[in-house]
Amino acid sequence: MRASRFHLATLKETPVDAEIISHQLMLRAGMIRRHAAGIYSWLPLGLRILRKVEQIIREEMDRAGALELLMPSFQPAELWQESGRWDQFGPELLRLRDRHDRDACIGPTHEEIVTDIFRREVNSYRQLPLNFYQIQTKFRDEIRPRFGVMRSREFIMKDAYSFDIDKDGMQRSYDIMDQAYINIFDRFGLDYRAVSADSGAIGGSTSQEFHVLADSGEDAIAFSEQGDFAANIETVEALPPATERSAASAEMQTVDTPGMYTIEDLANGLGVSAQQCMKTLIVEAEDGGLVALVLRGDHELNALKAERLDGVASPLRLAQREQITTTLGSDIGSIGPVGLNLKAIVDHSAAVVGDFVCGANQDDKHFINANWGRDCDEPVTADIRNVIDGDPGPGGTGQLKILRGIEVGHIFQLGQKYSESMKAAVLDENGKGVAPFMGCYGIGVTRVVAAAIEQNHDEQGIIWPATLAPFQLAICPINYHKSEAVKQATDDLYQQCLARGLEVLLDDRALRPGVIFSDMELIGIPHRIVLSERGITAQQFEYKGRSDDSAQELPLDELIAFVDKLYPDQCAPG
RNA sequence: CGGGGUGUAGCGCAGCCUGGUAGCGCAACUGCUUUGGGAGCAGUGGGUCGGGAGUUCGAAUCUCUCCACCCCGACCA
Repeated sequence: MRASRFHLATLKETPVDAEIISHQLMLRAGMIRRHAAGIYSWLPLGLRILRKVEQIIREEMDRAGALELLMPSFQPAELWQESGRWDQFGPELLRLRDRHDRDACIGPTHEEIVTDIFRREVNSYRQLPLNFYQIQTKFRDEIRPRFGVMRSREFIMKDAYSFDIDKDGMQRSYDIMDQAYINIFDRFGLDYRAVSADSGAIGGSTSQEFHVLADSGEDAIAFSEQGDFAANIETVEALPPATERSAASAEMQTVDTPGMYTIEDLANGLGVSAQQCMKTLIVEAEDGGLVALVLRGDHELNALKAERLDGVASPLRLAQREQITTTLGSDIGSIGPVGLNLKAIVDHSAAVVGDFVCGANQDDKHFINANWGRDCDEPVTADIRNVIDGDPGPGGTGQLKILRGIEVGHIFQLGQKYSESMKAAVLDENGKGVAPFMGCYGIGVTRVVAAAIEQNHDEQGIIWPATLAPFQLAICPINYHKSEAVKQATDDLYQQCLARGLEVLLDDRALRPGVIFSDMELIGIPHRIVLSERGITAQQFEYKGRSDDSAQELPLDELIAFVDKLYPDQCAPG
């Protein structure tokens, strides 16, 4: 590709509303453009990368025996009513009506459609196992789309659905997909982890997420430093502390704490540690009332654990501020378990703190030296917090380490949830109708692109892993339009690259070298060759890998051999 | 949906408080010079100042009202 004929749309300045680095670089490199909240076009450069991701996925899915098909975005409501999800799904499901007033939605996922296909097409256990997949546009009307393509409303997903006659078969299909995912993520060249996870709204039991590790990731993953345990933090049990509660050493006192509303304010204001403070969160109860959840100040609430507790509304909802002030008589920021007129559930580790600081249920006042059992009832305890760095691993052995990740893949065992509700049965060997066991397997294709950048960039721009790069090699002539020698050498190299099937970008724009270099670095092409009058005279060319510290000068007559070595598989002689 | 904020040229911004009909840098276009790390000079084009209403002789500026977008608020690929 000649740069002069390509739409290189790089931006020198960073658009202000791009928050994270991948979003900024995607805009600056001219990969994507935004039309509305969470709605993006992929420009030619971005699309090349997207296609690389898709192609790797496609090859590995095919290799794993899955069959590609294509399902519609527009989906009739009837199918969703059959599965029961028309009512279950929240406003994330974009619903609409056609001109005949028929209800429909834009598909956020395709269990209903694929199950409908299956029940029409497949009748016998002999046709199983079966795995259908597609790479297709999804729409989820997110409350708050952000981070560009990382969390957009319209996005591309690879979704696969397996069908088996029994549980063992489902497990086998799941294991095959697990391996296929490992192959896929290996080929992306990204640092990732497979972790066990909660299965969320899709339903089902066993489930595993694939996370690309990046500090900016929205998810926290807990690893065991010994052994191979890895799980999304939301699923990891926080073991009750082995230590006894520390004894009370002083009488409880009320102190004035004007303007101190957060644990941080309180800890700084009173000169105590966050561990010594109680964080009291008020959430909605199942019966419409309120429940208090009490945590140690340095811990965070785990919503999944909390919403499973008896009496707590599921999904978890924090109480409205108004309801708190009218029910409790004090504002958020001054609530505490002592003298609280509500059912309270206390985290195990909060229950062993003695002489703690907590809200006095009176605006701008807190208690110090409060103690469980003395100043209030013995606590009802439960595990309601997220684990933190250094917590004991599962079974109490080893320590947990927390890393941040971007969820780019998720595999589930669905069981018979959809096959039963939608009456998709096949005949087994006894001629009896059986609802097949399903699995579903997703990869956020567009998100993979953003995650790859999030993990691989520097001050100059993107550093693509070789398998995802939009071009494999950049040829940067200096004075292409002025020097006949440079033009000759460049065109010759370009033709040789094309003959080898290399994806090469020849920057033949009449620009100054600095501009060319900056652009090539910004868009992240892995290899760069510079040809100049000076070099040709000295019978040399210059090479620099995208993440190399400096360039090297090499003999010009070895140029083609050198290029062949960059991508040996593609350029093998013969 | 709640809280906070922002809308002025493709991008980044100033002007607004103290009304007088729009400016800077980058980008784009033309010409000349320049050519190994985002060049210089000269010139050109581009904005109903988010929309609407109001106040006023006069509104980017003041008021009201819509709209869009961004950030924070536990949600997924």
